[in-house]
Amino acid sequence: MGLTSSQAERRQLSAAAGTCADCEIRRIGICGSLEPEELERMRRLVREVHYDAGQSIFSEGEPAENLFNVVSGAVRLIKFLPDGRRQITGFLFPGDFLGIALNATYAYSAEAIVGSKLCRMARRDMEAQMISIPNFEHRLLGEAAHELVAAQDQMLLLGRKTSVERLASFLLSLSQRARRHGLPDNPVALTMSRTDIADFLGLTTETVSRTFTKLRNAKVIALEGNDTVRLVDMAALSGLLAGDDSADS
Amino acid sequence: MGLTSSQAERRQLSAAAGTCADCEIRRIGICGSLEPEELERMRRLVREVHYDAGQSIFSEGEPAENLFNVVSGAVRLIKFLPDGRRQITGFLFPGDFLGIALNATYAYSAEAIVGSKLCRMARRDMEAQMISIPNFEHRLLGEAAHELVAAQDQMLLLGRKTSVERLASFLLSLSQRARRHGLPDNPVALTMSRTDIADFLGLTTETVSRTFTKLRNAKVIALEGNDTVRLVDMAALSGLLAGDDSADS
DNA sequence: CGCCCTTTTGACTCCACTCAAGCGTCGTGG
DNA sequence: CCACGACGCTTGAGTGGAGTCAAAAGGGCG
Repeated sequence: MGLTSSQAERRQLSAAAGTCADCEIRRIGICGSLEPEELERMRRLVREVHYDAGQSIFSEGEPAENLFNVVSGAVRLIKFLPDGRRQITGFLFPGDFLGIALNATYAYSAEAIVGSKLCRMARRDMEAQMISIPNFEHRLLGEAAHELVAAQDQMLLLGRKTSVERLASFLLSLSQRARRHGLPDNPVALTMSRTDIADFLGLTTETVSRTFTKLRNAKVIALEGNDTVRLVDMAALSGLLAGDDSADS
Repeated sequence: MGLTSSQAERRQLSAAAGTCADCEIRRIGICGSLEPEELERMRRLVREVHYDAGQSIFSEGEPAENLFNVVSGAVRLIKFLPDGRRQITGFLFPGDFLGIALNATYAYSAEAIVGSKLCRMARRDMEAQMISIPNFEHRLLGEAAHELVAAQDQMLLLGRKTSVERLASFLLSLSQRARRHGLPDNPVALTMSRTDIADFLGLTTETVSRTFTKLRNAKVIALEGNDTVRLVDMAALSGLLAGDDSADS
C-alpha cells in the first residue's frame, strides 16, 4: 500500500487515534523505538479507547484479540480464585504495555482503576507489523524481560517478606517508578485503594491499614490524605526492605 | 573467518559442544526453531559445561555474560534476602532456557540441584546472532511470555493460596510438565529437597512435610520414597487447587 | 554397622486474618 | 448550607494457620 497521505487524510486518521507522533507517552512507551514511517503505518492500526473507573478491559480466559498501551489513568491486572480470592499481579501506568503474553487467551483480567485512556490494536495486525518492524519485537522482548524481573521481585515479596517489608517495598517502588517517569517522587500518589494494595501485597485491607499506621507512628512516612504518602525517613524505609537487593529495576 | 569446515574441524567442534543437530533436547529446546545452517553457526558459539549438585552457576548481581540451555539435570533460580531468607522463583529442567532477562546483571542466582549439563553461550555472541536470525528472537519472546504467565500463577499461589493448595498446585504442575516432556506423569519424581520446595512455595520445610503427610493421610497421594509421589486421587487433588483457573500453561 | 543429613513429628508461639464496630470523607439531596 | 447516607479507611478483640524451636525417625553412603 504505497500511498502519500494528504492533509485531509491526516486529519481523519488523527481523529481515530490522536497523532502518534505527538502522543503524550510516546517517549516512554513502546512506540518510542519506531521510525516516523513505521509510526505512520502503526497509527492506522490503533484506536484510542476510554474506560471508566472500575470498568473491565478484558477478563482472564477470553480470546486475546487486542493489545493495549496505557495512555492515561491506571490499570490493575488481576488473577482470581473461584471463591473470590484476588491477587493483583501488577499495576500499569501511562506508557506501560498491556498484553505481552502471546497466548490464545488472556492469562489474567485487566480493569481500569480510575478513568483511563488506552491505545488499542488488534493482535493480528500487530503480529503482521512485527514481521516488518523487527525492532519492535526486540523492544517487546526487552519489555518482557523487565516484567519478568519485576515478577521475580514480587515472588520474593509474597513468599518471604513481612507485612512491613511488603508495604515499604511497595511505597519505594511506586516512588521510583514516578521518578523514572519524570514525576514527583516524594509525596507518593496512591492511585489505588487499600483493598487493591492488599491484593497486590498478599495481605488483607486491615493489615495494610495497620501497617500504614505502624509506619506513620514510627515517623517513617506521613499520610497526607488517604492517597498521598510522604516518605519522611528514606533511610529507615530502605532499611525496612530487609535490605533487599533492591535497585528495583 | 570465512571457512569451510573439514572433517577434522568438525570433530574438534563436536568435542566442544557435542553436536547440536542431534542434541537430546533440541526438539523441546529453543534451538528447535533453527535451520541447519543456523544451527551450525550457533554450534561454534556454545560450549557444554557441567555443574555438580549444589554448585552455583551464577549469582544475582554478577554481570550477565552468559546464557544457558539446560541439557540434563535440574536447576533452581533463587532470590535471597540479606538475612538468608530464600525465595526460589523457578525450577529448570532439560530444554529450559536460562538467562532471558537481558539486563546488565543477573537478577537472580542459579544453582544446579543435581549434577547437570548446560549448554553455555556468551551473551555478546548471542545478541549478534539474534540480529541475523530473527526467528530466534521471536522464539525467545514466546519463551518469555510463557514464563511471565507462570510467574503470575506463582504470584497467585504465594499471595493467596493455603499450604495444601500450594502443594497440590505444585505436584500437579510437576506432573504436567513431565507429561509435556514425554516423561511418565504419574509417579511424579521430585528432583528437589523439601527445603527447595518450601522456598519455592513460600513455606517452611516443616510445613511442607506436614502438608505431604496431610495429603497422604487423606489418600490423595502416596509417598514412594522421599522423592517419588504417586498421585492417587487426581480428582481430589484438582479440587484442592481451590479450583484454580489452572490449565497450568 | 554406624554416622550424617534429610525428613518427620511434636509442642508452643506469633503474625496476620477474621469478625465487628467506629470514624472520616465525599457526594447528594433537601 | 447543612443533614444524611454510602463507602472506604481505621481500630479493636479474639482466632488460627503457619512459623519456630526441638527432638526423634528414617535413609543413604562410606
